[in-house]
Amino acid sequence: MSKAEKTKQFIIEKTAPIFNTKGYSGTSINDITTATGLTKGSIYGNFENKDEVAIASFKFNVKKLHDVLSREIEKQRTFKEKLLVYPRVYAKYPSLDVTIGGCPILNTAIESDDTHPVLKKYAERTLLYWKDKLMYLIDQGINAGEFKAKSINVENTALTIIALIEGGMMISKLTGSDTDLSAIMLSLNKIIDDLE
Amino acid sequence: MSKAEKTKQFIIEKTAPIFNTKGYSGTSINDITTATGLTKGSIYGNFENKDEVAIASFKFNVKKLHDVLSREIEKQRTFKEKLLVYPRVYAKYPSLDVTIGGCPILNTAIESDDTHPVLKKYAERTLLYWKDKLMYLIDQGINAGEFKAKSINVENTALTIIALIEGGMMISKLTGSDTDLSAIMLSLNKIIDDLE
DNA sequence: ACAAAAATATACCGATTGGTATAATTACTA
DNA sequence: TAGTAATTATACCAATCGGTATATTTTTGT
Repeated sequence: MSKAEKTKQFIIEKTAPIFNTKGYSGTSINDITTATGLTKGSIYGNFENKDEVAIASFKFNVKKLHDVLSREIEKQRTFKEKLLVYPRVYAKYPSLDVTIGGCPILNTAIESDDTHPVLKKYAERTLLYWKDKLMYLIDQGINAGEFKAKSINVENTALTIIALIEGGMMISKLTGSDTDLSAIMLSLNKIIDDLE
Repeated sequence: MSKAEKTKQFIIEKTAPIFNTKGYSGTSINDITTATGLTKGSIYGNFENKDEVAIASFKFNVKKLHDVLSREIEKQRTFKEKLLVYPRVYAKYPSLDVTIGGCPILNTAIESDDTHPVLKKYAERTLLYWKDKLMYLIDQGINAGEFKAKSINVENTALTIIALIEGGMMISKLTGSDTDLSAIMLSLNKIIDDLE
């Protein structure tokens, strides 16, 4: 890894939490320089513009979250246990300090959907990837005979799981109550249980 | 209504959709003047500062949404029917043009939770008001003998309903698919059905 | 209709925005 | 180790930010 690539990575690590808390238009280049201790010249020497830093930061935050989840999912043997990783991990999200500032998909989606088509596209792609992964787990669970509930709508279930998690994240961040999120994750548990 | 109060209302009407789409830090005073056709002097003659316009806009958006919902809820006779208003109304939210830019609570919550404590407080208050209303409807439904499911956790159910709606709003705005939202509202229907 | 008061427009303020040209420095390779 | 290339720092740019003082216009009550 060359020096430039190292500082590039350093900039992303320091900047990613800022974009995730203050948002795209709320984060200034000055925020980036003070967080890294570098100067504008160094930032613009490694990135084309603010957009590129924001995109790299978004990817960094998503990867961090993805790593935690997929590592935990791999540990589980049954597909039901794999699905149950989501409510378990997200219930303790606030104390997990994976991505400071909440869910990057949610944050980026809300800010960019009417204003920043490029960031929106990245958020949308990540969401679709997540949905596909959930549908895969449900499908595999059905194939394995774990889920027997008649007339399971796989896509519908995947979307519902995501909606519950993201809605729960919003509520708990707004009220400052971790128990709100745990309560909602209890409902998610029930939905997964009902697949049997 | 005095002239000043009229223009004040006019400013809010024209500005509320902008704040709901571009967000607080994404909306400039210049956006407000061009949307209203007025000048800075007129804006600052009617409002103390940008914050006041944002707060008034938020209240306006919430009231508009609240009016649509409560008018529909009043029409229903049973408490189950009253609860079912939520999935029905939100399923066609995109074509409803109540609040352009999506749910004001969601938008304001996500942007302000780490950056703007005043706006955050307004969003939080609105959310708690909504939760209380849902809990009231569920409690009344239990008292009326409509909901008999054993061990209904009222607060938990109310939070789950909100999470599903808000998460669904985020997803459908991001993917641009109205059917995603309808699908999730189907799950909400089921949750309300299961209260029986 | 007129005078006082209120509302709106104009012109400006310093600070900050994203971005760039260039100089100084550091890292890499021969 | 010397020289070149890549990286970082400095100094600046025009544009825009939220906000204000003041002049002008328009309401409003008599």
